[in-house]
Amino acid sequence: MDNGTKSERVTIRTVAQDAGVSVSAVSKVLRNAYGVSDELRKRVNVSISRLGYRPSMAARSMRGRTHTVGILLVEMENPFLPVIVSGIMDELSQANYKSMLAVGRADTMIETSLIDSMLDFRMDGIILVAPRLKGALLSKYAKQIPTVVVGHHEPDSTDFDTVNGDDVGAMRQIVRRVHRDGRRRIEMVSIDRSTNDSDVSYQREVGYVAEMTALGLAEYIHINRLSEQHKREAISPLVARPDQPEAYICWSDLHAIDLVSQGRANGWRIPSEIAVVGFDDSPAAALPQIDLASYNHDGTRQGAEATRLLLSRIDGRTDARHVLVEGRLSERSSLTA
Amino acid sequence: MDNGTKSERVTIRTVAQDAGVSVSAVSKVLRNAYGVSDELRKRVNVSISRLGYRPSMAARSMRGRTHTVGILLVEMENPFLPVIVSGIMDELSQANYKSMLAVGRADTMIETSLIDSMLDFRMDGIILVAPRLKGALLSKYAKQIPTVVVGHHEPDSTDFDTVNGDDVGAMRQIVRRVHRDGRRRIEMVSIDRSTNDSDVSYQREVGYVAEMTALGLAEYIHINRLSEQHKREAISPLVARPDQPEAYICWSDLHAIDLVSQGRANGWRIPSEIAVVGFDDSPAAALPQIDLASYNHDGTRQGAEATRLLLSRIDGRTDARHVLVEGRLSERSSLTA
DNA sequence: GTCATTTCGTAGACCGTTATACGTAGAACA
DNA sequence: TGTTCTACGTATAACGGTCTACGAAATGAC
Repeated sequence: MDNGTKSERVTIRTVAQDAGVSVSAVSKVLRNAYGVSDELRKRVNVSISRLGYRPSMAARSMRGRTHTVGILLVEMENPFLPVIVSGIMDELSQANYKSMLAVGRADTMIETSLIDSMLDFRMDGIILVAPRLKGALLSKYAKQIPTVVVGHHEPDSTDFDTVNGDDVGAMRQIVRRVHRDGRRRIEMVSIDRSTNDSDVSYQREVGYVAEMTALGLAEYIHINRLSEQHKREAISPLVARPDQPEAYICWSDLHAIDLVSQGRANGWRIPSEIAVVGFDDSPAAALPQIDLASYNHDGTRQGAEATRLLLSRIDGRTDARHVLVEGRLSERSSLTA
Repeated sequence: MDNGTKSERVTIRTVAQDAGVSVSAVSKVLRNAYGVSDELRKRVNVSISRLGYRPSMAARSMRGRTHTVGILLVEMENPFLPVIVSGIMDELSQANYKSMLAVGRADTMIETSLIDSMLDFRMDGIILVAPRLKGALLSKYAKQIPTVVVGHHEPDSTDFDTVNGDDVGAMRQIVRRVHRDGRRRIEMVSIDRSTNDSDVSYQREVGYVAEMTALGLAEYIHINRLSEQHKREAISPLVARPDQPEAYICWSDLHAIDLVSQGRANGWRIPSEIAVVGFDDSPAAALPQIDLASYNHDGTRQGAEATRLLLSRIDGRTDARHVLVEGRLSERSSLTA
């Protein structure tokens, strides 16, 4: 483009020249490698800051570390994601690492190409948040680059670590809590995704079924699987049906907020006749008119945990760890008066 | 880490060997440069796909293009951002470009370091969404890398392009619309940020003042500047005050949603006595209980426009363009019955 | 048949780092 | 005094591409 000026860029050579030392010496200082005197280190550092030198990642990544990790998000709309990301970034910056984000738009093709991209850019490791990709593919990638997966259950993987909320446990806890108020016809609202054991939504279904059974409410088990797209339209039939259950537990606030909102608008008596509980405790759940009880899965903590695992993996760990993070239910008036 | 196997990586050399041609030949095919016979191109492509070769961005970026642009977001919470990002990504993928995202967390230091990072990774260009950085600094960066700024008014810049909603015009339109219902005591809710002419919030204030004055309502001009943090707490005094105006126009749904929500909860008669209008038309604004009128600034379009500008800039354009994108007001019951 | 021109392909310098393998001076030891 | 360490610096080969020169072959003009 604008090659007007000659070689304007400050490289390691410029610094070396300026400090009157060899390129290798500068490199050693940069990596704080062994065999550098304080005197030399100081001289080099002075030159570095005088010239405003910054090492080129491109060049760096051809041999060593980039000190950058890639974060892949399924999509951007789910309010749970920013929380996780902020947990990751806090932890990363403490370790003097940087991050590069990519958004998969809930499409496996795009996810694949983005992970490839991250490999191409020589990230030191990757954190995949709720990926759509199947375990086998994840393993394939994990063999090429240190990998931690968040919000995707794969407890038997030996190639990568996972961090999750205790989805089964949380769901059982919610069912028990709802039942404690004497409700028996407790239904679940989940999504109609090609069944994938790894999805958090599926794990929540498992917890629901397990606890309903344990409570002797097996006959009331009913899972409404809604379309992911056209959220509002998918919910309408639920709102309109004449025979309402005593409670809806939703796999995510994404659906719960619209459900409780449309329900209230349609004159449901909440919570006396119908209770609604969501998952993720998103900001909108706390609005006075919504006031949706929701399970808070501590995304910040999940992000931090994932980052710690990744960094230790980058440092050479090879055994797989699978962490479940505790959460708690935020009670609100959609559940209890 | 796992350097168990020797040189497993498929490089341009592997491909060259496999196809029985020179490295330069392969490179030419990759860049579809001049001077390649169909025969050779075919041979090389066969080898490439047989070996599953992918060029290393790291190596590539030391000389040529990375075919990747960096996107810098102020933060992640504002629901307007995903819309812009999706506009950008659609347009990018059409041009066979990739993107890398970074999140600035509304902090100039972090923003600076992230842009530096993008330079280090040799992005072909960057799109900055609502950056906090001042124009001078932006210009400094724009001289080093093709830059387009979105959601940040800097109409006189000659170093980079800008894409914005017509904030002044939109605000004037809203004020006129609100006044059409006979309301005169129209107040604005903005944020208490160190005044920066480039902020969209400031531009909206300008529009508000201008139109109020034009309508002869100068005596009613009043701007409530709230803290960005502790949103809910910042709003309470507004909700509690005894002397309410006839309308609040908010710089963003970020505040408007909480305001209309708390207002309704406090028994405001909306819209008969108090009208509330927001900006950005975020998903929660459409919830039945919120039903907030909000100006839709067509983020998708802004993203697409920004991307088109960036690509043309990467291709060598040097003059600066400043685009304003049209939007429209989504009317809802917070404004009109 | 010779010379100029175009087309195709190759050699090899180069980009900015890292990391290995050395060289050297001074200290410690005998 | 000679020998062995140790500590500190340096020279230089990678890393995996791009891209400028340049040579050889094919084509066209006369």
